[in-house]
Amino acid sequence: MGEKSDYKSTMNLPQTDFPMRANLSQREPEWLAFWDENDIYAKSLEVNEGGPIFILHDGPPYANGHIHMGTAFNKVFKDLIVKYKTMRGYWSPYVPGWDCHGQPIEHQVEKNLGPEKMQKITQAKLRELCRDYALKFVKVQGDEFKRLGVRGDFEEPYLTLNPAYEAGNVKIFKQMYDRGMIYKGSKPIHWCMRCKTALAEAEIEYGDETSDSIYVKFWFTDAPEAFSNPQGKVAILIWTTTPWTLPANVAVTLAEGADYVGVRDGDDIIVMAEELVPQVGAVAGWESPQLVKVPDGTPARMKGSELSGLKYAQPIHNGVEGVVITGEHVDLSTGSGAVHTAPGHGEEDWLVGQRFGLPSPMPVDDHGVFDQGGGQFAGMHVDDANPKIIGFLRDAGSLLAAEKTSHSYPHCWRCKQPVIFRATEQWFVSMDKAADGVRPLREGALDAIDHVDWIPGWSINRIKSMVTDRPDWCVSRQRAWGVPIPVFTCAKCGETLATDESFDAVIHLFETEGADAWFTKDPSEYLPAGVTCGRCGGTTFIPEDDIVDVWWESGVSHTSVLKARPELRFPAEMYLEGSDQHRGWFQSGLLTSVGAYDKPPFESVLTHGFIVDGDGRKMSKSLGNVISPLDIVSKSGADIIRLWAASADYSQDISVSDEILERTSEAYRRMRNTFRFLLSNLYDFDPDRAVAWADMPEMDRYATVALADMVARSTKAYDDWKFHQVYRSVYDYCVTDLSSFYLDVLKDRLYSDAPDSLSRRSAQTVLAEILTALVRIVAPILTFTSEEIWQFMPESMRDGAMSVQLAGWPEVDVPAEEAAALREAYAVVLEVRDEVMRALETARNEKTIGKSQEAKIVIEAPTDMITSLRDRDLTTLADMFIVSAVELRDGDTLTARVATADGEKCPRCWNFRELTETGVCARCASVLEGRTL
RNA sequence: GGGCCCGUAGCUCAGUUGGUUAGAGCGCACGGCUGAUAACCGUGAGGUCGUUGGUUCGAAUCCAACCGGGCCCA
Repeated sequence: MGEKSDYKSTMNLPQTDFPMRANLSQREPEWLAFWDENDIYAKSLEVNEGGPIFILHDGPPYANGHIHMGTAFNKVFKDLIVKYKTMRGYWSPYVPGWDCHGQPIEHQVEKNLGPEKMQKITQAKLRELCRDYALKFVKVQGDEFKRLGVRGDFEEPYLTLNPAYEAGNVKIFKQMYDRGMIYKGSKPIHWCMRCKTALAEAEIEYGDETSDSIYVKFWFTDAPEAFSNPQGKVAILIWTTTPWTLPANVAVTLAEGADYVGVRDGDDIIVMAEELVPQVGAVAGWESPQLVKVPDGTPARMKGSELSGLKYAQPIHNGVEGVVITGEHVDLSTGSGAVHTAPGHGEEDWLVGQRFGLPSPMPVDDHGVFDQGGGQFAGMHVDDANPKIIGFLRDAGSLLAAEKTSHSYPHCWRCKQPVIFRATEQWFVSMDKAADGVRPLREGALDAIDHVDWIPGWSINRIKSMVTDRPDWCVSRQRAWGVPIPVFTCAKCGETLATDESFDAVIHLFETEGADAWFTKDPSEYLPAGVTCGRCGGTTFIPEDDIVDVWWESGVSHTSVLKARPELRFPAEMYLEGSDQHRGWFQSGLLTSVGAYDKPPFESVLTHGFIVDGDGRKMSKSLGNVISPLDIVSKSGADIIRLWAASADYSQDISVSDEILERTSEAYRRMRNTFRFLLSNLYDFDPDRAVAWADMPEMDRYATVALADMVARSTKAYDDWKFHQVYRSVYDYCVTDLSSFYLDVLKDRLYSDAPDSLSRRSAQTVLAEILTALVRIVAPILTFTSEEIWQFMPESMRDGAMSVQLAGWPEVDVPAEEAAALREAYAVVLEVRDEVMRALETARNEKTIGKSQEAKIVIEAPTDMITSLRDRDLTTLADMFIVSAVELRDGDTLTARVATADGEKCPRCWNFRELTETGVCARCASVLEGRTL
């Protein structure tokens, strides 16, 4: 305990209780409680009352299961933007929402119940269970989002199952119905004949099934010229594994560009794709297929497009004709290259049928039994009809070949039986038809797209091509858990009842009692008295069984939320979701908004990529590469997730891996330590004693310029939605500008100069400015840590803000001309400094010196450099290089030479100086003297 | 199979209208300090810019094909 420790006590060493180790997972909940107790969300609005408005409208996640990296990233991202906008002075409310209806919840509830209870349950009871299930996960996810630091109205989120929300669906339906955009049509869906129910894609299990595989000749009624055959008949050959769909056949689809040839079969000619002749020949038992030839001996060929429009005799129904068409879905690897097309029994068939305006006969009832449309097979179950139809074709001479084939086929998840595709009545939103004087939806939507800011820019291509190409929107679903299609059918004549007064009655019903009432009340209880059927005058009405597509439901949030809540408004400034939502919510919001109001619901749409693992692969249980945000929170803390989210370029896929998170944590610690250093050197700083710009040493002015530059860079990056550049800018600033240069150099002044000296106060003035600016810049990202820093800051530096979230945005003003000169001069100084560092390193390796203060540097440099250096005095240069002395000489190239320092090591400040008789250097002597006075 | 997008050091990112030996920070290796200390400072080694062709005096940058990956369709 000699002199050494005595001197130590005379120095201004850093002091702070701000912990070096963050211990985020334990401490973050304390800040959550702090924000909660002080209602910071409400205050974040109050503080900007009357200011500009920025509404980021939350897209509702599905209320099922826990959050994952994708939802965590999305919510953190939104929170970051809302908090930034708030700090910039915007009124920026955030109302989180949840998508509560739909098949996955219903499916899960049904599985939990089991088949027996499911049999007995009423629809009303089932809906109640679904509601409980959804609400449970709203709570779970809400807590998880809050734990990530997300700020918003979690007390009153919007839920698609709220009565007022449900009524919004009807408002839009009414509007679009009135404008002639909604119609009733039919479309094939998966149907289980045993359960007598429609099935969603997620309720289908694929498994191998053995089916009949038959090649059938469809006889042309007007033969193609290249294959004209006076001796016999001409047929187009089709292949199918579902003979029972032949009664519903209306067309044969060919590949437009493929070559079709005629094969002689006895007196007849069979037309098929040229490249499939060998395969078909093998099945049909042709030893060497004889092709129809042209005079020069080559096979006669016709393109699919040339055969298009020809007619053939429908194979089952006498006297009916089918037509040849072309489509992209024709597969030339199996079959005959000619696809039997029954729009009532297949999705692709239906789509191509729509395009060619074909009818969609569907002669099969709920039980899978043919009705009159099945012709001679009427009354027969489709399974029984299969062999009969094959026999019929054989007898008619139309069957070329029949065998059995095993292939992957869809099955019902409940009864495990094979399902069929079957067209049923559905409700559609028309993309291209509307009432007189109303702009068709596709046209209006495409126009609206051009008036929205899509970020990143390429995403406009994506949404545009999707809206351009999409078919009509089928909005009905055959499920229980959702909002009903709000129309009625006349019990007497089957006419649809959908009038303004019926819609208004439903809107009122939903608003007051919720959509559940649809299933428990009789229409006579809520429809206005005197409503009659427009066609037959009937007075009894049956409510529609189907519910609306959940995409419709979430889509109408612009009405049920933006228009309905007083703190929000329509349109929103921004929608922000993953790139899958071009097909989902962005589009359903756009279509329902343009359909009802001729306006998009958003001014800008920001899209981010998907979360993938370190190798760029999607996360999946089977790959075993899933990382849970909840694990990161409990291991490292939410601020690590937030920093990771900010550091990635979201315009492409975003990787997470242990290594990436480890790097992120290191960066976090680095920034945290920078803040700790700033705080610890301001323990005795009084802002009233701050030093004015003109009185500051030059280096402090330069440091202020560097701060101003960082603030400008970061602010621009925020405004450009480039958060990874904010991260970069802040991080590089902490490491390069501060830690390795300014702060390192400042230590001598801060620790050794007199506490209240101008030089020390000047340094502290800059440190305080850095601290108060930097903490605000990182606040939207490191929401917990910035709050912790804020609370450790002396009251006098907090500008009266109880939370950093309410502290506004930093402004650092520097005189432009002087700043430019300083940037230029310090570019040279720093370049020389690099050279000095290399020289010091060499000396260190030679054991000439240890710490840099033991060295004296002789710098040789070309004229322009040396001039710039000479504008600073030598002790300032020595300070900046952290050496004891600097000498400058003119030379050709930049070199730095190291010599051992003159003088002795001052026992107080450890610099090498001439020591005074007090045993310390002159500076320290005067400081010590000052202290005793 | 189609539409949109991505592929620069182990990691995260820069690379302006094509123009000298492709940059930064982290990590790593080595060293210093011991008054930011489970910190801090310094030096250094890492890249056939996914591959292959092409355009050009010149390509990470423009074009084509291919490979790998993602989202959405089929």
